Amino acid sequence: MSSPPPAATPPTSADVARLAGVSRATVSFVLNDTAGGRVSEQTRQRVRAAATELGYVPHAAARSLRAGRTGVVLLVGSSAPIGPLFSRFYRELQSALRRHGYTSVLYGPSPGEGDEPARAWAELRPAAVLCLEPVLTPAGVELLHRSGTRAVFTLGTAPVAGAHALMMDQREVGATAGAHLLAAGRRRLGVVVPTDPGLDQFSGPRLAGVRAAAASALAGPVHALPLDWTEASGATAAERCRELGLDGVFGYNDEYAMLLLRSLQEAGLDVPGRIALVGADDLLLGRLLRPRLSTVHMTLPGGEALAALIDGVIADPASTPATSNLLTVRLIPRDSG
Amino acid sequence: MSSPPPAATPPTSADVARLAGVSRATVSFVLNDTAGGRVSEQTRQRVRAAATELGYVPHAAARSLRAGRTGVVLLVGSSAPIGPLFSRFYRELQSALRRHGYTSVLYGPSPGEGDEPARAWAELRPAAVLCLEPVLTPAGVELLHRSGTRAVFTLGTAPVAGAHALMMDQREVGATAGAHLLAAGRRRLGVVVPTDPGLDQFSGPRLAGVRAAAASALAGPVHALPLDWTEASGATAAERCRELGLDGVFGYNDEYAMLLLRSLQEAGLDVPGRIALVGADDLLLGRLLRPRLSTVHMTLPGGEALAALIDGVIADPASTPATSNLLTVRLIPRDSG
DNA sequence: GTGTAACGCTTACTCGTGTAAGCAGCCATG
DNA sequence: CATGGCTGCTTACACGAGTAAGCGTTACAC
Repeated sequence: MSSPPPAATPPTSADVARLAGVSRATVSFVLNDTAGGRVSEQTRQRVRAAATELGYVPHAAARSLRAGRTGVVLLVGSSAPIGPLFSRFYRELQSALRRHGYTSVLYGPSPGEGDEPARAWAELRPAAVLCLEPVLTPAGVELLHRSGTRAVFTLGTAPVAGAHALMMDQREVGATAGAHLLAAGRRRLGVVVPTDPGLDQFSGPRLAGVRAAAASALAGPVHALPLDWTEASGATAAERCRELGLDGVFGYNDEYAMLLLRSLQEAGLDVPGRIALVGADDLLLGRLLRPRLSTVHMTLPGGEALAALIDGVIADPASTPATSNLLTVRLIPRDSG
Repeated sequence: MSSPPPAATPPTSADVARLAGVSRATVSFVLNDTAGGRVSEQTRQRVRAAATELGYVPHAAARSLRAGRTGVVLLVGSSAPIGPLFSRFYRELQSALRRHGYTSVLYGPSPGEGDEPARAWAELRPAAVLCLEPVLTPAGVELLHRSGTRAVFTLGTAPVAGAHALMMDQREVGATAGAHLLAAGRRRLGVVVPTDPGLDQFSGPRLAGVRAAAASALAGPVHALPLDWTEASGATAAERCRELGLDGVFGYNDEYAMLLLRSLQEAGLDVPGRIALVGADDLLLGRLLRPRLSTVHMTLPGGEALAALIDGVIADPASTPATSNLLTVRLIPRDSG
């Protein structure tokens, strides 16, 4: 193009200083509005002009090396095919962190064992780590803290020693659905358990929640209904419902419930006449079904609130790790059970 | 705990050197297996022991400052409520980049105007930028290149001068659906246009694609059917279909199509008898409807392939920007039209 | 015995930035 | 006229790591 040879090396503040005829320190003072150095208006303008002329952009790594802090918040996980509720929350969180001056860095599922993932994360010297998968060990938390991470959070899974726990208690989801089915007089319960490995951390606790509800109502055993995300698997599950004589099923979520609903209908099992079915997530899609799908509605706090919490802990890391519950659930009865 | 005072400052390679009784250079040679320096086995072990004892973790910022490269791939965008197809692709891409040794950094929608977003991105000195939203200007690309970014890609949107374009031609999606409806003899066509602002970049081209197909088939005007993600809006859209006398509708995607399908049925408009309906995404959910939803199936390359491409351009930035098409589409006829 | 090569490690500089401390020049005050 | 303070800028060091070049010791060959 019209530009000089593609600028083998990007311009530095030294280049700006040279062009403006001042020292590098002055450049830094001007571009950061530092109160310490008093610079005449005339010089400021020369520096700014030089900076824009060269297309100067500060080097974040150098800056944070000098500063000793990074403003990076590391988000670990998100490998699961999560629902719209959670992915919206996740996006909101990222935006909110940006507004607080942090940069979100994503790490997919980490390969190593034990401390190894934590070690990789620590290389970035993040201000905070927010771990969405159950891969964090107490030793890992310790390692992060020793390498300067000011806040470590786990999200959704069991608490880990030394880390703040943001619980999204999935047992509660199952318990709510189970209680509803039991209150409607259903006694032979089943629970859909997706085989997708990324969903283990949700499906296990949801099943446990239903079982807890059944136990306290002195109902019989609660059957797990494994389900792939295929029509064939749905048919199998429906057949299993018939064999077991189930009269109430928690469908894991609205989508899986929808798959099972269709399969039950194909198998001639009336919903809710013969089997009551409850989903979760309160998707619009569930309202479009016939019968309309009863569901467990979940509410998460706004991403902004969580970002503020993280910011607070970063500012004052001395605070002792707390466990807080993010998820509030309530059942929305419709026509399916 | 048992650890010393919470380590005001994380251990550096100098601390390791001190503990092992060697110079800092030796530590670096040992921990990086650098061929340049030959170190006795005995010393290597002392260094390694010291490093693990202190819980030493290298400082990524310092390292990349020295190296002049960062291994960061910046992903810009993802603010839209994207479908499962794309979000799976996105996760795969992140994993694949990790396997290639890169770190994904997410930037949400950027606030500024003109060059401003690009300037913020450039601070990280990313090896590559992959921009998923139409916010990149040619000047922004230039700025990124001048600040050392070796590869700039746009994904899904229109090409930008100087950047590699990975097209996901949404017009093609609309054109395929439109051609199918026209081939089935439908002549008064409508297209669902979600009002969600994040979906503009998809819905516009899809509508245009249907219009192009209609034009080349000499059919009449194609009507846009704005649709919120609510049942009320669905009812309105169905009413509009009746008023306009439409006989074929492209539902934007399977989910919106599903909403419209229900609304049409409630309004007594038979599908496909009176109105043919086509979705997109080939979700399992569409197969569960009655009538089964015809749909536009889309295929994206594996995330691994794209990661390899990005890696290649980073290795050889001299290659001239190319435009390549990621998306292949085909229509899957089922029962809805 | 001396030259030379290999070994094993250290010294010293570099990356780009922030900032404390210092240093001229000017004005005012005693 | 000397002292002191203010203004406006510079000098110098630090952050944590990588690495080319250097340097002392030992070993071997001639």
